[in-house]
Amino acid sequence: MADQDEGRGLYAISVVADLLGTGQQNIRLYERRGLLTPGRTSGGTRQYSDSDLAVLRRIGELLDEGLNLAGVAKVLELEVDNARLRRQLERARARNARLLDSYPPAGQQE
DNA sequence: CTTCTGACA
DNA sequence: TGTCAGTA
Repeated sequence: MADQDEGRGLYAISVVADLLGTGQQNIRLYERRGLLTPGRTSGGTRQYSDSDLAVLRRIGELLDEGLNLAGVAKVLELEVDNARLRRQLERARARNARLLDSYPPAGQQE
């Protein structure tokens, strides 16, 4: 039923800052540096989804490990690419499995 | 809630 | 450079 968990809940920046234990200003800076792109209401208020929250947690981990914002942006980009490649690999494996199950084809004897 | 500016280690 | 406080 769920295509993808792309954020069931939406949070304001004050809630997110509370949840992460950081300042609202930092979260806005991450967005300015291209680390994430939360949704906006028609009035311009940021709306953070659950996936945005997951990204923000990653940012906190990477910063604790000593990376700067530029490094964090690079890692995040590589991680989304990696996830996309993994999904592609899984689809390819499933396709190969179907091919093997239907082998050999009927009436293919000499 | 938003943006911007400045100070700190 | 990233974080935080104050402002409009």
